[in-house]
Formats: sequence, structure tokens, C-alpha cells
Amino acid sequence: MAKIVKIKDIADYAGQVVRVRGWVYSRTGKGRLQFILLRDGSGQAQCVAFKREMDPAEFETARALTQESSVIITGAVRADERAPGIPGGYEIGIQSLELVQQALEYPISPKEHGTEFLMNNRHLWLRSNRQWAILRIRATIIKAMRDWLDSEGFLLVDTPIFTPAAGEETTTLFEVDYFGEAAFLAQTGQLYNEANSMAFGKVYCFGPTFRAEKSKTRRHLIEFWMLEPEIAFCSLEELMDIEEGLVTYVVGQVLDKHQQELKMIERDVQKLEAIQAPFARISYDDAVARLQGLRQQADDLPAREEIAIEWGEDFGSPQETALAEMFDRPVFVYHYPTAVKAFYMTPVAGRPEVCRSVDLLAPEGYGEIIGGSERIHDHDLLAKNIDEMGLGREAYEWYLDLRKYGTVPHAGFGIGIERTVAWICGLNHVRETIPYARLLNRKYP
RNA sequence: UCCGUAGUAGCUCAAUUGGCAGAGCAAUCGGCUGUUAACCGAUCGGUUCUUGGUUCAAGUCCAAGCUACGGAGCCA
Repeated sequence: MAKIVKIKDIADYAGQVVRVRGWVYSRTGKGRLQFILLRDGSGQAQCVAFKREMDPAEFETARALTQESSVIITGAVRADERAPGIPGGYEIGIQSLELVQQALEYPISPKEHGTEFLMNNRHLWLRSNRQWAILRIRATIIKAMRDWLDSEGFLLVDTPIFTPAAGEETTTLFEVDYFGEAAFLAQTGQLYNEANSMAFGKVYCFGPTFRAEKSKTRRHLIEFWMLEPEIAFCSLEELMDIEEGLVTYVVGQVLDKHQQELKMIERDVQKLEAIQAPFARISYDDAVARLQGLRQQADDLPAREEIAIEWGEDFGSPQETALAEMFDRPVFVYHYPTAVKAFYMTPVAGRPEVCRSVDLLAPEGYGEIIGGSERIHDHDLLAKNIDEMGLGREAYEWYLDLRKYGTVPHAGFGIGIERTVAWICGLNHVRETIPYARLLNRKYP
């Protein structure tokens, strides 16, 4: 019995007879010669069926294979520069072929399809080359983030999905019935992270978060994954160092491990190679001034209106894009107006109208991929903010406790996985960065 | 929620002034010993998003609705 091998490894078996198991990605024939492009999840290899080298019944089976039929193929590996595949260059001369199932008419043909159709068939679309490449890069991005944090002394500490109260705004919560009481799906793990950081020093959580926002854009999901580090005894400047280290490591790992996938999705690799420390760090004041200056230079009126901004306003996506385009790598914008940021962010000493917050804007119009801040560690100020926001003191008693028992300056941030994947892969929508996107109008499949 | 665009075969699209519902791909059958989204011949394939209206006649015109896509706000 021939050895079962992964298609990605077949080059190691040149001249040997192996067994591969997978699905027919495509088939073309020339009569007594059939080319079967087989994928097995690890890669794709061309398997060649010659009528005179096979059992006649098995050849007929090969000749009739439909797209996505499942088969087990035994044959000899040989180098052939004409052979397509992933990685390609080697093919298998079929000696025998066992049909597991003859697939019914497969909905996703090699021709182009519309978004709605593809999303309705997401469970099958995942089998396509482009999706295969993107989701492998996603896995590497997540692994690289965790590897880097682990190596820097962070501890993974999980935070709950069911929560009794809001993390940020109360308008974007999913309410669920918790044995007769209201509970909410987590929109951040941050408050728990703060408690955990007081126990373990440097922590992070990684999991899904939920926001019931009625936003329908290329960068929003209802359910998205976020990685959130939190560090005790940390300043905003030190936080930026950490973010910079994390992001450059992640991009480096993708470049290191996924040249093949980046090529498949036609990503401009040079743009990624430019992602090196240090990233520019500009204040909100400076950012507003730059945007206003840019606006005066803008020729056409619509463009001018788009990036219009007054001090005190948060950036919309046109402003974020315009700012990011001034740099060839991500840019930090710090000290946002306190009024547009969350209740737990520390005011700047002597200038309480701005706070110790920092966003990281990705290049090429991908917008904010990280939001972070120094957290308020003074009990009375935090309590005052909670009251003023009308959040209800009861649900936050435990959070205020952290400021009673050995409070320390601390900071943390959240990085959105899907936006990061979209940026690194150069995609125009986050829906392809997650296996099953949850969007405003979609929860199927 | 607001603004804009679209909905025709399984998929991607066409259909002139309101006048017989079309093509490519997929599927099925046949042919072909090096295909790269192969090619050649044939077959199969329709609630033209829904409801109502105008008309001798509606895919096309009118009204309402539904769905999707793109953008905005908000955010990671």
C-alpha cells in the first residue's frame, strides 16, 4: 500500500508511488488523456490519467469526474514544469483511482460570480483558491500575534462572552435572556483585562466580540475577533512601542511564510515590506492641522468637503484615509479629544480636553486597526465618569474595586483581526477575512 | 437610519421605440495522448424579485413592497 501524503509535500516523493486524498478542483480532458487538478487542503496537484496505463473502468470514472468529486488517487510523482498546482511543478501519473463520491452539479463554476451568490455559498466558496490563501494568512496573523505576546511575557487570560454591562456605548449591545435576567454579549474584554493585568501584570485576551451596530461598510462586522493586551505600569508611549513591535512582527511573519498565498491574491508585497519600525507618531492636534492644510490644497470641491474637520470631531473614514495616505506605513494618532473617546481614558495632565488615547491607522485606506489608551487609575475620577455617562454604578463596582486595592497606571489596546487581515491581504472588504461573516443582513450559512 | 445603483436559465450577462426569451459557462451525450478558465459538435435549461395597474400586447411603462450591492454616520 502506497504511503498517504499531503499534496504540499509531493516534491519530496519524486519517483515514488504515493496516495493522495482530496477533491477535484477542475478537470480537463483530451480523450484518452485526462488532467485532474486535485486539492487536499494542503495544496493542489495535477493528476494525469492515461487510458492505457489504467484499469478501463477506473479510467472511465476519471473521465467522468465532476468538480469537487471526492477521490483517492494512487500514482507516481514526477517533475514536470507544465504541471499546474500549489505549489506546482510536480504531477502524479495515476495508477489507480477510487471514487469516494461523484459530486452533484457544483454551484461555483470557474467563471466569475456575484457577491450575494458567493456569500450564500460561503460554505463552498471556502474551497476556492483565493479564500484558501486568505484564511491561511489569517491563521498565521493570529498565531504571530500570540507568539509575539507570549515571547514578550504576556499571559493569555480569557474574558467572558456573557457580561452584565456595557464595555463602551450602550446602544450597540446584543441583549440575551440569561435565565430571566438581561445579559449582553461582550463587545470588548477590556474591563476584565484590567482586572487580569492587576493579577498577572501583562495579559491579553483573544476572542469574538459583538456589536449590534447598524453599520454596513467594508470594514464592519457584527461579530468580529479582537486581540486585546493590557499592561500594568504602562504609559501611552510604552504602549505604542508594544503595538509597533507586534504589528511589524506580524507583517514579517506573513511575508516570511506566505509568499505563495500573497501571490495568489495579487498582493503588492513591496507595500508590506515597507512596514518597518518606527511608525510616525502624531498628535490629534497635528492630525487636524494636517487635514485642514490638505483641504486647502485640494482642487475639487467634493474632495474638500469630504475631509473637512473641526477640532473636537472624531475622524470619519475619509479623514482616516487621507491621514494614512501621508505615510507609507501605519501611523499613530494620539491625544484625541476626551469627549469622543470612552469614559475610562486618562485625561492629559493640565489639558483635560484631550486624553491619553492612541489609534493606529493602517496605510492604503484601511483605517483604524488598533485603538488603545492609558486607563484612568484614580477611583474618584472614574466613578465620576461612570455616573456622568449614566452607566449605573452597581454593574461597575468590581471595576472600581481595582482602583481601591493597589491601583497603578496601566494601558492597553485592542487590535481588530479582520481589519488587520484585510489590510495585510489588500482586500476591499472584511467579509472575506473571516470564514463565516456576520453582517447586518447576513447570518447564513 | 439616510443617499445612490441593481434584480432575466444553476452562474455571469444581453434583449433596439412596448412587438416570438437570447449567449457564454456549468450539467448531460459524443470526439480528441499535454490540458492550464482547453477545444469541436449536440442536448438540457425560464414564476424576467413580488403584488397591483396602464395597454391589443409589458423583461421594458406606472405605483407600492422585498432583497442585494456601493457610500455615509458609528466603530476595531
